[in-house]
Amino acid sequence: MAYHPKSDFLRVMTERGFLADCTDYQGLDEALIAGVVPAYIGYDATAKSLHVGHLMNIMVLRWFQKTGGKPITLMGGGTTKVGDPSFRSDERPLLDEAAIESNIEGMKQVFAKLITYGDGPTDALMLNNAEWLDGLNYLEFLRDIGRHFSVNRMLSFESVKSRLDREQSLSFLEFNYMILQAYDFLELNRRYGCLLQMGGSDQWGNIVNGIDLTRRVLENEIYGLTTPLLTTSDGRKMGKSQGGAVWLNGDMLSPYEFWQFWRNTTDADTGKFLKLFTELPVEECDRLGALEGSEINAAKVILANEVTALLHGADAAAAAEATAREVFEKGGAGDDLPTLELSTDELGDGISIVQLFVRSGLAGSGKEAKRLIAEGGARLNDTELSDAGLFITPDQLAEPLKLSAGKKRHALVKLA
RNA sequence: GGUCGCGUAGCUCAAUGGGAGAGCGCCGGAUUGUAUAUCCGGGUGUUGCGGGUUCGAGUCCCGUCGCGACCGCCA
Repeated sequence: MAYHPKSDFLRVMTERGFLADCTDYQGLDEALIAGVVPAYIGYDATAKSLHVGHLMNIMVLRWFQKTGGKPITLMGGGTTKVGDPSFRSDERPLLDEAAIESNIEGMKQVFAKLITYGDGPTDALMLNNAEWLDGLNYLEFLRDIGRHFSVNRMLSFESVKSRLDREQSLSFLEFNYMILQAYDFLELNRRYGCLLQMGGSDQWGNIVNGIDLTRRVLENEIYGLTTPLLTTSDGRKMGKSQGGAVWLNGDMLSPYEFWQFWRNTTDADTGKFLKLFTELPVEECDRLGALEGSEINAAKVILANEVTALLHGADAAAAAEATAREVFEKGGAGDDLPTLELSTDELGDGISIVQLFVRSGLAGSGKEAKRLIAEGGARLNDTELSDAGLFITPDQLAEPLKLSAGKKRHALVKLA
């Protein structure tokens, strides 16, 4: 890019690798210099926690706030009520109002840790598009907004085209989704003076729609900026760990397991992730990412510590690291391992080892636990298990037991 | 509302009324550095659900749910 940004925000975005595309790089740069710019990112309320895939965008908002912008986190309370039909697994009930509310509450926990909300000029706003979508009048909406959308053009969008090409049904509901999102941007501009929408590069089309709509209806010039779709260097989608999503809420994924996810980053991604997910100086990130061989493990520990500290606090990060050292370097057990606590009542006369693996989350089913034992991947206090029928009696639990599935996954079992 | 088609592993899909399978993913082991790559091992399943026919049903029949296509109603 020939143009050199003058604003701190765009400079950071460019330096750290956040920038995929921008509708008007220079125009946005000048707007950012001229004053406090409100910018938003939208989030669907389909799950009760955000996952790692969302983290990059939240980091963008964090940088945006640090460099003098006003972030807006827009919860899709209204659009989720309609339901995003693109994930059409058979018996997924449409989310009701209560479920959406509780999902939004769950997500707020994460935002509050990374972004400062309040009433000050650069304090962030938490909004919900139900605020303007719930009360929409259908005829008015069609007349004022619908007339600006060309169906011919909408049909040319890749998201729509691929569905039609495969002769899959596309409901009118889903067809309207992009219009509602464009309308969000318009309302945010009208109500809050929002000048910028950011999002993953898959949102480019939707963002541009919002910009066009706002130009036509309000004659305001606003901007869009997208971040690259994050994949690991071997081309796989990022964000899975041990078969589950990497949630950002501590009650859905413990800080220790979150820490492990980052600790296990591929060599080639370490430098990139340091720049995207930590706030260490760029030069430091480059230096750490360039380490080779076993030395780069130190960089991965720093990465894990920094990201975990941002999200769960420095204490949680330190505890996770201490446990990791204890478990992997000394072969012991740390306090921070996932722990299954059993009451004397639950335990009764004892419990089978298979049940313990299932209850502790190391195996998804009894069958899986038995297979694990048969393959020699299951260990009790670091001794390989051979007998799937092993029964643990209460007095064996006087001291906490350490269960292991494979080399990396461990859990403690103790009496409550 | 009617007619037809589809529903099998996490995903994409196979399987004359006769042994539930493949690729990818996933899990374990070796090698290693708690990473990649490589090698070895593991099929991970309520065949949407409920009945029936049959010695035997993923397969045939009835019902039901979900998805889709076409037709009708409306325009």
